[in-house]
Amino acid sequence: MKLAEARTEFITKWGAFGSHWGINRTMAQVHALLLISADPLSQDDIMEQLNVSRGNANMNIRALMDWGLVERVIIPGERREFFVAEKDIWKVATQILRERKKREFDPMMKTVESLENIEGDKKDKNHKQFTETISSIKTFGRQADRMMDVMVKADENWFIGSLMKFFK
Amino acid sequence: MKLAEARTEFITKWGAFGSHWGINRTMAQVHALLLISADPLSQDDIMEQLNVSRGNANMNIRALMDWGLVERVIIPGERREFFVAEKDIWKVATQILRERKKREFDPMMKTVESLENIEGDKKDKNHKQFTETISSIKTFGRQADRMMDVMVKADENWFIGSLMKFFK
DNA sequence: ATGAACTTTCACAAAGTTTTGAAAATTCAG
DNA sequence: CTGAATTTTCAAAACTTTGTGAAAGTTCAT
Repeated sequence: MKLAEARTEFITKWGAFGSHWGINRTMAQVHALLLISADPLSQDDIMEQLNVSRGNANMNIRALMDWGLVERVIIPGERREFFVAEKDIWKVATQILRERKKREFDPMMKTVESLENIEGDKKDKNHKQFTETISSIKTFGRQADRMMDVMVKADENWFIGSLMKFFK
Repeated sequence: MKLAEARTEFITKWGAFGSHWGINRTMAQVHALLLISADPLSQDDIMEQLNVSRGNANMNIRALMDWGLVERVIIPGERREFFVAEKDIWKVATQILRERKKREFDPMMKTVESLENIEGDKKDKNHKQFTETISSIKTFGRQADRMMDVMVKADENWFIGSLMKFFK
């Protein structure tokens, strides 16, 4: 397989994969393109290589910077802005975990906590089921929370190394 | 806060949360409703409590069964089918992990593996960057794969217990 | 075998999301 | 300053996903 072909395939598949992960298709494709590009790319490079409009490219580059997956670099003598992706996959994964925890998980846990104490007949079976469900989600959430923290703070070798030895 | 109110809030929020997780809004709402219901519910109960159409309810109950999160139960003397959700949150989480791994992660890794060997000038910097990216995704993927396997196979107390002691 | 009860399907409608491209805003060299 | 290069915004269009409800299909007690 030729490089050009392989690059296209990777970009397409990473795009589809990303769309399952709270990252939209174009955003994931821009990310894929930057991951496999040795040099920083300008917005026009990205538009051209992915065949997307100016607005779309701009929006998604911005979103990738918000997620902390892409950085702006300044090339001396160049007026335009260039972009590079973080290439260390462990960092990419923990960064995504961190963001999604903040955006989705933490708010959900806040809601769950706010639903812990409800009035009414504690003998009613639906009342009982409700409080049991809420409290088990809360317990599970606390554990997941700690686990995510550990992962996000650990560096790759320490974390995976220890975990794998442990679970061998 | 009253039970009815709290139930509605929980269903709404779980619905929004689920939609970030490859589970659509109605599907997550049906799941939420079943999680907090002490008794099995019929399709009509679900339609009524969530204000959704027959077709929609049917489709999403079916999808939840596909995901292994909901089961059909037969109530003696009743013609209709009833449904219950798995209430153990750890089982719910590992089941979702298992399904998403199968549907999204495994195919992505297969693609990555197929892109490992490409022709061309190994000195070209984009060629080099491409193979490096692919190989680091592959390495990361193998580790993630083993980790998911351990989680999915472990039972809650063993897994969380050990992990937490370990990382204390 | 019949038909009432119940479940499934599917074409179309509604809702939601993403993309476009042109116009407005900003930046910067001269 | 000025104006060319570049970036940002945003309303409308295209596309995608989800939901509806009526009709078709199935099941089962009689």
